[in-house]
Amino acid sequence: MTRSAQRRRVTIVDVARHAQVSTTAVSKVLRNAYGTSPAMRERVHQAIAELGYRPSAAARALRGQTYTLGVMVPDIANPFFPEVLAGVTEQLRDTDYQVLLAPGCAGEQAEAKTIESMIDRSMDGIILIAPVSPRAHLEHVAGIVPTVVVGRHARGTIFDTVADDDTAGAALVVDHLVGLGHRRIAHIAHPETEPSCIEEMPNMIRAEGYRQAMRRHGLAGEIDIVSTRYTREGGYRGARQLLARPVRPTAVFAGADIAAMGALDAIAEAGLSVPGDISVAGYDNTPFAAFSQVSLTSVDQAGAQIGADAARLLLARIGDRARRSSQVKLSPTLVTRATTAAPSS
Amino acid sequence: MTRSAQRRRVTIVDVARHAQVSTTAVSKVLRNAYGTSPAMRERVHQAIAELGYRPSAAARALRGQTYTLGVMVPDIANPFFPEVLAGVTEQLRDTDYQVLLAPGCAGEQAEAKTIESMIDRSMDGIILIAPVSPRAHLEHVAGIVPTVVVGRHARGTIFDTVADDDTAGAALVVDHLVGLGHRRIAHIAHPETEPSCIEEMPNMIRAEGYRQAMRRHGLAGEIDIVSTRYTREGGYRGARQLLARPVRPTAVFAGADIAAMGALDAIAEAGLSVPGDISVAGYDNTPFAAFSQVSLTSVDQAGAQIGADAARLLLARIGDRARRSSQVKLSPTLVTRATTAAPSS
DNA sequence: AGGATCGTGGGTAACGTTGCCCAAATGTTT
DNA sequence: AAACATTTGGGCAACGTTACCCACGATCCT
Repeated sequence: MTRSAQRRRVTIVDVARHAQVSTTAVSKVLRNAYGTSPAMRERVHQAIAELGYRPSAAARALRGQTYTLGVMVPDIANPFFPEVLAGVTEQLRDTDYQVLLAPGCAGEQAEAKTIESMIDRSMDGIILIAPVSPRAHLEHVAGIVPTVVVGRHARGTIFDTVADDDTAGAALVVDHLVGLGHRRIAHIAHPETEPSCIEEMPNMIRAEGYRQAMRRHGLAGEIDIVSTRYTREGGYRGARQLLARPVRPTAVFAGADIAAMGALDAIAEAGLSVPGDISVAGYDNTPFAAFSQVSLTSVDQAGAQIGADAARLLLARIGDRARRSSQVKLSPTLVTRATTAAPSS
Repeated sequence: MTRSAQRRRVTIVDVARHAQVSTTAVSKVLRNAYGTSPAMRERVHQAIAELGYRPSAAARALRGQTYTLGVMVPDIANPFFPEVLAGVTEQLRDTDYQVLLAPGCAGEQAEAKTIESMIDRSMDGIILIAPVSPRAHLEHVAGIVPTVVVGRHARGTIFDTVADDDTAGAALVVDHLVGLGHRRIAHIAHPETEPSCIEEMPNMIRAEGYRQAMRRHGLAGEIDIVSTRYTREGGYRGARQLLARPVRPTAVFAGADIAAMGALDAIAEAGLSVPGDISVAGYDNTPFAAFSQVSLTSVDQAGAQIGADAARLLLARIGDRARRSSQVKLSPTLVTRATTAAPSS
């Protein structure tokens, strides 16, 4: 077995010789294709087991499938994404597909490079989580490889989408805070540089949903948005700006939990208490929002469900590339915790 | 450009025809191999640019390299691993290599399957973070593909390792707590089922380091270990057990921050205060330990540095597979925060 | 009984790239 | 001027797998 280190890998030819059949026959058995008798299948399977054969993904890729699906995640440090990923892998557990993650895609250019590299590796399908590329580029990519886009409110002609109803999510937060008696409710947003994406990005829609909800409550005059980033650092900077206002907001709605955490840092640093001096709400309901020391009010968008749906759609599209594109839209729910309460003043 | 959807991908043959040279010539230019004149290089590069050619990783894989490196992470929800990963990608930023992550490897069997799939995809090298496979299996894998193992205290004959000095790390925590006046210091550990790994796994070494340090302080009688898991759930269960002791410990040293978070949950649930009633320390110094609402005393093991070293070693091994194996051992430091203080009683 | 149909298995040619070899042209030495 | 080294470029055969075809024997229908 483990003799003399390096040995040429066992190939389909070896299996064929060992089972005394043709390579074609082995290939057919491997793919459960038509034209194999039970007896032959048995022999081939035995030979495979005895030799410890494993198909070369490289060779397969050159001919057709790779049985590999790629998932692009924009920021692996954001604890929301592991949840989505868990949904994806769970959904694919009993398939032949292997999921590979392409990390670190900050910005449109890096993202394009990452997507290219997944295409170069001829993955059978890709899931793009919260991509920042213009829609035309997404369409282009989807023309090359089956694609599911998570978190973009766009109707792709050839790609499927899974997204949360961010307008409703933002409204949930504002309604909740207004219900508690807040009026000066500020929002920490994530800006969008690419003009063609503005209406599609969740961050922009959350901001717009916030505006709408504020107006609906007759609080148009209180609308106050700081645009930083959906990162811990961004939340920190955003909160610092808000705390420096002549009249401080009584509540902060951060567009993402990770930004809310930064905001909580800034508030603690300023010597203020939550929710005594200021209420804070986030978005994503990440595991850390549920954490006892944090107990952050947040919007739950069922990350695992999103991931599972994305995987399901991707398999469907791989099965039929001409399939009509579908858009799954999930409804968020509000999870009320300890960081929001009635304003003191 | 974006005409009529699907088109056959541009290959090296198309480039060769367009540049009026042979495919061999194009291949040489692509790999900056010997035997190309500046004039030819220029022409080929121009043709590549005009046609938008990208090499097929699949075809390359069949011949040799894939320019792909695989990283296996055991638990993507643990915020320590993104840091290691950041170190890896940063180190590889200016190389031709693409990093792909293989997620979700709970348990030895799933891990083996994941590693196999990376080998099947003929990755040029792999980094295994905190693998649980027996050493013999790691050696076997390393015989097939260049491998760097992170977090195992094993001297591989053909794989390199990067690890933190976990004995020292555990001692830092115990020394700190003893210095504050604690005596009843308990430890939450992660068990090891595979006997051949017991001496190599960081979790076991942290536990042993804890024991040694306790004995050194004359506290052998106070040694108290609960063995659950390095997860939030594991920390929670571990702390529940400890809080049910007839005589409660005054301090808990969790072997990982993620477990410490679970412990904090359990302590909060029991209506106890930290550090008033009980001190808590973790390990890894994840971003969430630094978070204001948590402010967890923790051992910093420089995740990014670990990742960068692993990537560096991997490149070196890919360059020379016969290279002597090297072991990098990093020294941890203690970051003292608000969850540890002198015991009240 | 003769022809059509079916089930079973194999032969072959790609897929796109690169390593090895060789040929021609050019430059350098005796 | 002849022999030799060097540069520059190309031909060819793999790498391991699968899609497409075809051949053979057995079974079925009229």
